[in-house]
Amino acid sequence: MRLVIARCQVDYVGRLTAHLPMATRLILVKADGSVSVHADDRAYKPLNWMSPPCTMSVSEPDVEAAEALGVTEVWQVRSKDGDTLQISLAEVLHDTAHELGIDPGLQKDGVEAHLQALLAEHPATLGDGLALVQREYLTPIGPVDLLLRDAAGDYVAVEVKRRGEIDGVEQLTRYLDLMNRDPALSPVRGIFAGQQIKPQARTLASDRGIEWRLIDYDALRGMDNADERLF
Amino acid sequence: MRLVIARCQVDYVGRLTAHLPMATRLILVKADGSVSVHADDRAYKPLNWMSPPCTMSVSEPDVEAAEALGVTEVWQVRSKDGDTLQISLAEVLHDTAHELGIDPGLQKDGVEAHLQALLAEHPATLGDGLALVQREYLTPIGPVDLLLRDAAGDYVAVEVKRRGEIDGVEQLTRYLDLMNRDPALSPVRGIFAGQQIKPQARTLASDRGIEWRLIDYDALRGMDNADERLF
DNA sequence: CCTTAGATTTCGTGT
DNA sequence: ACACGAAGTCTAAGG
Repeated sequence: MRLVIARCQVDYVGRLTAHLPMATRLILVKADGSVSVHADDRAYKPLNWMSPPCTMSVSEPDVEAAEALGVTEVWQVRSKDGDTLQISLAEVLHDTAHELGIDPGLQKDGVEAHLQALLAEHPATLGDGLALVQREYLTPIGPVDLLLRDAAGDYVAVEVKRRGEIDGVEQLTRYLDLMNRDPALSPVRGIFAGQQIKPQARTLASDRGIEWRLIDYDALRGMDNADERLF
Repeated sequence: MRLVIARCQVDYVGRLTAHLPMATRLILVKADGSVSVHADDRAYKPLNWMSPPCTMSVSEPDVEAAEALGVTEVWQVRSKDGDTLQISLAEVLHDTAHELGIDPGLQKDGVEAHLQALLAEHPATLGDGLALVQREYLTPIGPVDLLLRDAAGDYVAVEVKRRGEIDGVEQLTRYLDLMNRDPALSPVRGIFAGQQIKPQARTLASDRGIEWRLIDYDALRGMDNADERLF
């Protein structure tokens, strides 16, 4: 990993064209070949970058750039599909490199998957008498998060989101349309479940006869812990 | 901007929980308060980070961490909604700080906006006899990118995407449903336009009687240049 | 302030 | 490889 602090000007031509006037910035060159140009804000997002795979070549500035802007060196970073990131360096204030080695990597504890698993274990949270038939029930247009059956024996398709938005309702609608065409399943009703559900999603769901349920993640986790203590 | 290269272990608790075992990484502390932890890959994406506003405090490690892992210093980064990023430093290989000042910022030349503008200027690209009525025609559920009228005087609603996917078709469908309820507009037909349109989006559009058109951005730009030369 | 739509989205995962 | 869904998405614009 190479860290360069320099006054520089940057020009990107690719999926868009962008220009950064001369200013002092951090240029980060990683072992994977990626190059990113950071200002002292915008959190972790660089002003400009090139994702790997890409190649970097260093060249002399043309006379004009050298005289007008004091450019001493030009980096050309080029990706496979022709995108280019050109960094014109005028004054290098810092330049170091470090061997980091490969990272053992990140261990994540997801939320949506966990939410789905918890609801699969406690389907009655979504309504009295509901019982699990299957998780990730496959339809031709994708998997339904949970397939349940109610006390009357009718099927219930459940879409689980951490944050329920309009797209999720559209998705569940498509599943329901399809499943209700299957005589072996019909009638199938829908439940849209989420930790949060946006107002528009609530309205659209209700308008389409789909129930929506707010899920209390912490309470569900609590039930889970209670179970663990019992056994 | 502070650059630290150190062996460290990281623990994040917030919208998810994540853990990074001890390894050598770059820690980037920006003037905006943000902290990000980078490995030597994953392009510009950090392994872990905290977005501003947040506060950092430095403390001594507990005896256990110091003895077992050689931790010499612990950074606690806390956001206002209770998320915490804890960085346990074991060996600091590099630590420098630089004043960068505020960045003049990025000048972008967008794509989708430009595409919409070009199509507004050359609506016949979408079909013979089509003429522009209005860009960003407002409906109660959002703006239709382009409202056109065909040779017969019927309205045509156009949704423009750089990459057309199923969501875009859903969006246009909602607009069309709504507009066709208005006797002053009905009948309104739809055109889904994009530089690329995914197969599923094509199928869904066709299934709903919505035409789809692939747009040649470069050719449109060429037409634009030709116009400029004429005047 | 909330909501929506776009992003050089990026990043997995499954087919 | 392509396609689709999720992201600690983030971010800017509009009501």
